[in-house]
Amino acid sequence: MWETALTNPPNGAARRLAFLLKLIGDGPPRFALGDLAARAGLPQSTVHRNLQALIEFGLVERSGSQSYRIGRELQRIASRLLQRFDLVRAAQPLLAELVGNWHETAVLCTYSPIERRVVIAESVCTPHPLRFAIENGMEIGLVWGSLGRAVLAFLPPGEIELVLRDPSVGPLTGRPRMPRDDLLEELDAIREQGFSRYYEPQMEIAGIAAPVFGPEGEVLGCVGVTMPSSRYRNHLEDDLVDAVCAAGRHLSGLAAVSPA
Amino acid sequence: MWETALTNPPNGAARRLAFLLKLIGDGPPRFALGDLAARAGLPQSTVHRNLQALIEFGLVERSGSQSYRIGRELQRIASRLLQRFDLVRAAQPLLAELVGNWHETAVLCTYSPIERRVVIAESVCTPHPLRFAIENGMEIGLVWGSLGRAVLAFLPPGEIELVLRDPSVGPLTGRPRMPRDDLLEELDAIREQGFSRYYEPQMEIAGIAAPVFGPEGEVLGCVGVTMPSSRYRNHLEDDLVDAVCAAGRHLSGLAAVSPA
DNA sequence: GGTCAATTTCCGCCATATGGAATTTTGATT
DNA sequence: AATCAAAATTCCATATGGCGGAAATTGACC
Repeated sequence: MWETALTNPPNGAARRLAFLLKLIGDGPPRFALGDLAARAGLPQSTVHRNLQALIEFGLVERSGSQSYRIGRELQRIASRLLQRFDLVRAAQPLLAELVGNWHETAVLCTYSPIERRVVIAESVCTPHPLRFAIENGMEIGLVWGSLGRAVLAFLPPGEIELVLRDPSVGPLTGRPRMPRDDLLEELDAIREQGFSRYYEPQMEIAGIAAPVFGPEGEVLGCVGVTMPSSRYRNHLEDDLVDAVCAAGRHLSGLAAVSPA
Repeated sequence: MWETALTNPPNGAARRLAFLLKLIGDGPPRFALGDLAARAGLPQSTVHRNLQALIEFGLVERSGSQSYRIGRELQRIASRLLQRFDLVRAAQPLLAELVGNWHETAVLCTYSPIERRVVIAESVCTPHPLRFAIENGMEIGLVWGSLGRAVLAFLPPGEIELVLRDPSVGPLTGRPRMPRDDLLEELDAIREQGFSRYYEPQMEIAGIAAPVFGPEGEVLGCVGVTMPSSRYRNHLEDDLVDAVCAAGRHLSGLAAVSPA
């Protein structure tokens, strides 16, 4: 699962350190030099040298003779950062409330601006037996569905452009890609209304999602509710929209205040 | 508060990046280039160049024209790390329970192996009006008190040695430093018993603390209960010791399992 | 004790980090 | 608008320190 190096490693000591640190943070809690070198696509001696630097600052520690682990300093910094504001923790009661009121799966997604990916950070499942298999860490396409578009619409124009040009964001469902102009119009509507809705009876999935903003207006992710489209029409659409939007605004508000 | 550069900045791009990243993580959520350069004790052009590397990987982002902020990638990694195991969060119910049962202030401390410092990560105050002013982030001396010694005793021998040699860990209270051999003996006893007790009637503070270990036996910090020594004798000592030790073992157990 | 795989050290080459100075951008003030 | 001071950014000559292949070492597993 954590084997191949997808991207070419950067050059320069500083860039490589940042690159390795992210690889380590996204990887398993313990790892061997060889594994990391393979994942990074770098020679072992290079990775070894950089690990020495990370160890010197406590960001990585040795764990036994042939493995490394995430260091206590990194844990400390992570803890400090999330003490200011932890989106996932803040969202949990809101997701629970959405499920409690509407009995449909509620999801929090976070956006990674570097990878330009949206992933599921937390979810609370509907009690209905018919539901989608949702798992934390699952990637959500930026151009399909309510969750992806709730994020995409509020990215800076340049970033939207890059996403649309990216050939890798293709039609996952085998469907032809929506014409570019139609999508741009759709995104305008989402910006205007402040939320995204995805409901086409012939598609099996429907949902409503609202963006979550950070203190400077940057998109942190989105909250939303998803369901099989067969159940969508059972709900009072306006009330559901209001509930989701309120959750999004609430989280944005918390994010704006917390970082002091 | 965040102004002076205490330590000399390291040389080499990799080391400097790690150094800066820690400075950023420990600093305010937004900062200016000049501030960071001053805190780092490095020329602005150097810091600027390194910030470019961090920005490229999303660990830092621009926030307006004259300030930077912590990046969403760093937040993401922090969130990922703490999702595996968040010591502070795991400790909260235990601290509450200790206070509920004993009505004395319960504290969680974390240990930073690089700075060789113990700081208060979380605390729940006693309902008694007579109590110590305790604040998150406060530093605890390693050689004085139950909390510091509960950590110190379980560090690797070499690390203990370094702490004892460190002239900066002096007698904070103005008291003469305990003779080295007496302290080593005390630490032996703490290791033997699995907890530390600090109660000398002539001192004003008393407490009991137990270490918290990570998955490989490294010391993460300690949990403890502190009180004015005047109240210490009101308690059933053995039961209090058992409660604190149970909390320490419980947290160590959680830490051992979670990181899979 | 032997074997193999993984880590760590070594070293000559040269890419790139370095920081002072120059230039540009910003935003405060009138 | 125009002006100015302060902050950020770019530039550049220098040489430090990063680079990775290969050799030496260590540790794991039989």
